[in-house]
Amino acid sequence: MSAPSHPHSSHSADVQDPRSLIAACGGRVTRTRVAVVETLQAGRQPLSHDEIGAALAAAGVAHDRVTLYRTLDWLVEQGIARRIASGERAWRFEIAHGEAHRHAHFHCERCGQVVCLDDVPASATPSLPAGFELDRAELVLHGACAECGRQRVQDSA
Amino acid sequence: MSAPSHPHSSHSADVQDPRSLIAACGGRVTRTRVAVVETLQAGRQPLSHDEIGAALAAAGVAHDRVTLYRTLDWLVEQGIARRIASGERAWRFEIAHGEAHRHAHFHCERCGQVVCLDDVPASATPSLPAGFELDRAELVLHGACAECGRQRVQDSA
DNA sequence: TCCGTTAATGCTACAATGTTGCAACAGAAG
DNA sequence: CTTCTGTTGCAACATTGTAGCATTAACGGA
Repeated sequence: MSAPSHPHSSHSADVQDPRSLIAACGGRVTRTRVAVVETLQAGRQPLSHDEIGAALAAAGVAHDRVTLYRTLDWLVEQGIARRIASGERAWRFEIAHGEAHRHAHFHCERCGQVVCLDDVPASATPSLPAGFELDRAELVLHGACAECGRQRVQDSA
Repeated sequence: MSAPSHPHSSHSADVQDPRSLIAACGGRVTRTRVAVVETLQAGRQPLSHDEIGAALAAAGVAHDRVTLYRTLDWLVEQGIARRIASGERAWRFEIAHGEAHRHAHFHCERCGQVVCLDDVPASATPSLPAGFELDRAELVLHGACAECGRQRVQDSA
């Protein structure tokens, strides 16, 4: 598949060695974990379980469905990956680039794709009712992406 | 029996007759639909399928699981209800109070409850990449609600 | 009030996504 | 190389949501 070289994208700017990332968390460096981190780093958008599984298979990394679930859970727990509720039923995952780099996401309701909006902060720290403690905010915009929007215009023409 | 047709009032002020709401959409007024709308109107927070089903059962309204799914889909389609991705796997539903009344939601990660933040607008209409068309925005804050936050303090004490 | 039409319902079966328990394997340290 | 234990793989299950189709009942008209 594609090489992780996208100089304009903030995503690929700080690609760290998966092995170091994993070892730094005190976890064992296994085939699956390395491959999943590499896949997430290479993907410029949040990926679903299915997509990650397909990437592993394509890379020749044998794996079980459950292992993938557990691997992703672990990566999220360690703060290496981040889990996103895309608006569909399945979770999507992306590499975490530090707290400062939280951003909103756009979900295309035609093609189902989710893209990162690196420039849009996830929240404006709104005021909460007394006693509520904010952990994190998730902002998801829904609509049609550029590709699908174009198709729609053509459809109605 | 006729309710005002274009409400712009606040949350508690515009509880409309479920039968009128349903009939106004050209749908048949059935037990299930009426009971679901009443349940949503009575609940001050977005409710899950399960919770709505339990409410129907408690009210003595027999229903099938599939019927409930279809009823809710229909209500969302008609703009009577709104579907919310709570951050868990299941959808939640609330009565729609007009476009102007869109608001953010808070998801408590301890008790799983979702509460409406009526004062927090769903989005500040952020700038999208060229060609993207925004349909709607969903802002979900995650953390601990007042009740659970209190418990946590007691836990560690 | 009764009747016919057809939107809604209820059932069964199925699909998609995620979880649990446990035996077997393999990464890392000695 | 051996040991210890974190990970994996498998099978079975749980939850959430859909599809197809025969039956029921809402509602307008006779």
